[in-house]
Amino acid sequence: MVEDGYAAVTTRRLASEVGVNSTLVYYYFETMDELFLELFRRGAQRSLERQVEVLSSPKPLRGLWDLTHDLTSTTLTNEFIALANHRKVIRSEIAEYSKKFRRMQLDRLTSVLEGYGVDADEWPASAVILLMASASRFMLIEEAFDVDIGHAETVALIERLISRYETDSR
Amino acid sequence: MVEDGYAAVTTRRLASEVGVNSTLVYYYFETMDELFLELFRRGAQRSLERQVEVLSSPKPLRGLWDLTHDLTSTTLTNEFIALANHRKVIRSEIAEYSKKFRRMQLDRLTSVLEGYGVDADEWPASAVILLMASASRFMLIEEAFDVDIGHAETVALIERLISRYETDSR
DNA sequence: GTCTATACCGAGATAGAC
DNA sequence: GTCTATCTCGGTATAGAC
Repeated sequence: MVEDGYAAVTTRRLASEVGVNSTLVYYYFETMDELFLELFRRGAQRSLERQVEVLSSPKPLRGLWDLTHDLTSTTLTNEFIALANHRKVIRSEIAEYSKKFRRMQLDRLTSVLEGYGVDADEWPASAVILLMASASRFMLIEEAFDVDIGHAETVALIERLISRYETDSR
Repeated sequence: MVEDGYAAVTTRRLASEVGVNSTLVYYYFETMDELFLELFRRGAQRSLERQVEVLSSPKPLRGLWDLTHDLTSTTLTNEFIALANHRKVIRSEIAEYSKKFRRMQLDRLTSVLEGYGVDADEWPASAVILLMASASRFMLIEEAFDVDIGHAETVALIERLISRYETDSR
C-alpha cells in the first residue's frame, strides 16, 4: 500500500507475496473492505498509543512534532484518505479516529501552552496543532516527489518556535 | 475523479457519462496514462495562470491564500498524488509543476514580505508560503471527512497575520 | 469520428475437496 | 487451514466495419 498505492492491494497480490492461495484471504476476512478496515484500525491504534506516550512526556510539543514526522504512517494515511474516496465504509472510520487524535492533542496542549505563557487569543492550541500537523504531512508528501523547496526553512522555523518553550536535547 | 476517486475514472465510465462507446477513448488518447497526463496539465496550466494573476495583484499574500482555498482543485491534486503512487509517468509531471508553482510564489513573495518589513531570518518567505499552502490543503481534506477541529481558529490566525500587512477589503 | 466485436487480463468472491 | 475450480464482472486495448 505504501509502495504502490492502495489499488495494488488485491487478494492475488497479497497471497502471492505471502506465498499462499488468493482465496485464503476470504477465510480470514469477510471482504476486502474488512481487510482494509482492520489494517487501518491496527495502525491507528498503534499511533494512538504512541501519541498518549509523547503527550504525557515532559516535552509534548516536540514529541508531537517528531511523531508527525513518521514517513510510513503518513504515506499510509494518505492512501487511506484516497481509498476512502471510493470505499465509503472507510470514510467514517477515518473521521472518528481523526477526531479522537485531535481531541487528545487539544486536551493536553491547551494547558501545556498556557503553562508556557503562550497567548491563547493569538496562538490557540488548536491552530498550533493543526499548523504543525499540516506542515509535516505536506512536506512528507512533497519529499516523495523530490520537491523540497522551503522545507529546511519551515522545519527550522517550527523547531525554533518549539525550542523557545521546550529545550532541544537532541 | 473528484467524486469517486481516480480509480473510478475508466474508459467504460467515461464513455457512458458522455454517452459514447468506450473504445472511442483510444481515438483521442493513446492510453489512459496519456488521458490522465493531459487532464493534469490542463488543470495545472489553468491554476498557474490564476497564480500569475494574484501574485501580480496589490495583495499577493491574500490572493495566494484565497487561491489555495479552492476545494475542487485541491481534491483533484490529492487524487493525482495518490494516482502517481502507481502510475509512475504522472509522478515526474506533478513534481515539475509543483516546483514551478513554488518558485513563482517564492520569487514574488520574497520581495513582497521584505517590503512589508517582515524579518526574513525569523519568517522566511519559503516557510510562510509552505505553511499557508499546507494548512489550507490539510483543512480541505479534513472537511471532506467532516472533521473541523481547530479549522476556524487556524483560518482566523492566518487571516489575522495577513491583515497585518494587507488590509482586508472583503 | 464512431461504432461492433472481441481478446485478454485480473479483480472480488463462492463452493467444495482435502 | 489451505487448496482447486470456477463464476462474474469490468478493466485496458486492438482490429476493422461503417
